[in-house]
Amino acid sequence: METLSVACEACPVRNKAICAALSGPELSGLRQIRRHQFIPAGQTLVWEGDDAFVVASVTAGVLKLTKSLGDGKEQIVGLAFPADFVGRPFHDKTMSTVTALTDTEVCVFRREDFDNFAREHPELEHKLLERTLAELERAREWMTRLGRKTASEKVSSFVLDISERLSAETCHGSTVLDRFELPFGRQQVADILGLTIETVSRQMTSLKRQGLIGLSGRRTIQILNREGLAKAAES
Amino acid sequence: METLSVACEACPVRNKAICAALSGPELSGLRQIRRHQFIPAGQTLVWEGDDAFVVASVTAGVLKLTKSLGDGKEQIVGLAFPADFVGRPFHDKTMSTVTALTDTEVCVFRREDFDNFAREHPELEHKLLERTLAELERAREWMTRLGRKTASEKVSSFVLDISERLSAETCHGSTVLDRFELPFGRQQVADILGLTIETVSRQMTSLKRQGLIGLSGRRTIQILNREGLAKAAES
DNA sequence: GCGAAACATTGACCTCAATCAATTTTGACC
DNA sequence: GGTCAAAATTGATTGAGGTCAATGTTTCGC
Repeated sequence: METLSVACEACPVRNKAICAALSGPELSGLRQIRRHQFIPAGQTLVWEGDDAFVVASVTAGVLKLTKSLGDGKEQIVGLAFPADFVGRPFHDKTMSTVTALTDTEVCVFRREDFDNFAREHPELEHKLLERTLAELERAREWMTRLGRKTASEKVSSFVLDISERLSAETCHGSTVLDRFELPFGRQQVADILGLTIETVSRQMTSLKRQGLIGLSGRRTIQILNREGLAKAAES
Repeated sequence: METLSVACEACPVRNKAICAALSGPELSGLRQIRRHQFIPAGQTLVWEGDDAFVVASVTAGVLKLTKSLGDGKEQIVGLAFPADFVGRPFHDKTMSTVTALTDTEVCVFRREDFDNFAREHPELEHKLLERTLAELERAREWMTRLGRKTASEKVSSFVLDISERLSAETCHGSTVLDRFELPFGRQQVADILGLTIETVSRQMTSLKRQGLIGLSGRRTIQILNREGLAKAAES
């Protein structure tokens, strides 16, 4: 629970996160209720079902949002990259667990403080609304993937999707990276796609054999034929 | 495209929809840009991929939000009941098709008009934000169902879920109905759960044989053992 | 570098749900 | 009530992906 003291002005997501809605005096109001915090990989920020004490804005790293079923199985229901917002304001229960996949830095707020502040700053709420609408859209896209795609289609579309999100993150402008490192292992890919680790592995190998992707090490993927991969992701 | 002229004051969802945030003069401002519209069952309000010209608040009936895959298959990614909001404000593309399942009445706004009005009425945006956050939560719940549940678990949890939403709709307060009529046929249940129509049918029959539910006619379901059904929905 | 543990891949087999193919039921209309 | 088309059910079979088990690879601590 190390608290860092980074100035908002120097924040890597200053212009993308919801706080971009604020300037000058308003920003320092927000700063007074936030706590900049480092979360090491693997550590959990909030637990499913707990009272929702905090919300947060991600400034570095990647987190996963999960829901667990009765048995041991879990489903990843969302990923949070830098500038994304996690937690549910204006509501007292957290319905998913938030865990750092990589070493992560977040701007944490007591939920109550955040709620009060947000109610007084419509511009902030507006940013949050836009972000939430976008996230809802993404969740629905994800639903079609889970509901109607084959294992091979799931893995193909996942590789494309994650390449885009990682590229956006690393701020290479609109350039989409063709070679990147996954911020998670096979089991987590499986939990994202609603598959088993073995099936993910088999499909990855299959895409590699088809010459669509290259694999090196555990977590590095190279897209060799983006168009072909897009085709594999749809039909 | 029949335009009805119902006063907001008499609106059945006056106190639940986003317009509950407004009163008096503000409400009449909103009324000037809305169009109350009847949509017969089966008709589509907006098409996936189209420019998003309209957003709407549902006042009666049920709509589905769908996404279609490359082949004929479609996935239902959301349902909209009275007081729910459909469409994506502040964004110029609609990413899912909205279709009436039953005869429906909606309060339609030109998206641009709505956007402008909302920006000037933080209370309205706040209501919309809360609603969107709730919908996101629901979508994520739905994702776990799609990703990690067996056919039998899917159907059981679906029956429970829909009984709750229909009960809320019919305004029996907190009473959850044990006998209700589905607003859709088997194919649509299949599209919600990411299954085939045959599998849905078999699972329904199975739940009936286990004495958990009763079926009469095509669309009427009676929950005979809610607790047992909840158990079937989880393990 | 070496060894161990965690992670990933591969193979053999099995199961659940999809597919293909008839019936049967339902409800709308005459 | 009888007729018909649409919808739902039921049955037989297939196949994609899960499960179980063994092997291979990477990474990390020493």
